[in-house]
Amino acid sequence: MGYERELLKGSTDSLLLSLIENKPMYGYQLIKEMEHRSGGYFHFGEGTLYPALHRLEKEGLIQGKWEHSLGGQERRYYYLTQKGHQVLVEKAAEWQRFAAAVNMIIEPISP
Amino acid sequence: MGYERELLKGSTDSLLLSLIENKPMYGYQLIKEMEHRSGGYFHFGEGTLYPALHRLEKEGLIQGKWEHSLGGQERRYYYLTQKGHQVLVEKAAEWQRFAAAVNMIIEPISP
DNA sequence: TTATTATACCTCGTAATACGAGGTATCAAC
DNA sequence: GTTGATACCTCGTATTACGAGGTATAATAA
Repeated sequence: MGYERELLKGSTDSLLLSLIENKPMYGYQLIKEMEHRSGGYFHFGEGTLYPALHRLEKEGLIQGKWEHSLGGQERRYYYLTQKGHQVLVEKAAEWQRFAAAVNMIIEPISP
Repeated sequence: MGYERELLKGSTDSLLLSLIENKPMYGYQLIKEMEHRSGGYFHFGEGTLYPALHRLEKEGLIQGKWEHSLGGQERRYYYLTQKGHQVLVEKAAEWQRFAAAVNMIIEPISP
């Protein structure tokens, strides 16, 4: 498949920020949650996810904290920052404009 | 801005194929038409458009023909091929699935 | 006449990024 | 004690949008 590989570009950040805003999560959890919330459509590879999280943290949109799980491995939980919230609002609005513009062209209302 | 630069990746082909299916067009015309049909949202740079057209032609989705305009410069008109039509149908469907999946995450119906 | 603007095509280099492949470590189940 | 799930990470490759640069024609303005 890989059908949506290029489509995904530009939406990854919005998707991750949205999930994290809803609830602070760690990487592995984000992959599962992304899959679940999209009805199985999205499956983020780890090679996509982790670099993306590091990028978002570097930009100050999320903040990671190592936390212990009961008798388990350490997990890095990510929290949305205030800046991250602002950027998400902008990105979500931009997504809506973009999607509307695409729909104007690929499925015009009046032929 | 350049806000939708990365968003555009993966949609360019669908957008171009859609316009060409509607009516065979030449490059410069596609830029203007894209802008018009999207309510001014999209503005394809020539560095984006021409390589994309060459790519689509190489893949056999469109076919270009040099045609004379009255007392003007030669224009390369692009026509959608049968294969191009098939691919467009698939890509348009994929776009709908993708957009639906994104919306499930960035604007969930039941919070 | 000359300069500018619009049309019309093209190429090259850069930047961004999704992803596969590879690597490490823990813990439960079989 | 080996497999599978969890949980993290990095590197190289491929793709592609775009700016900047280049060429040429025709109409309009100075």
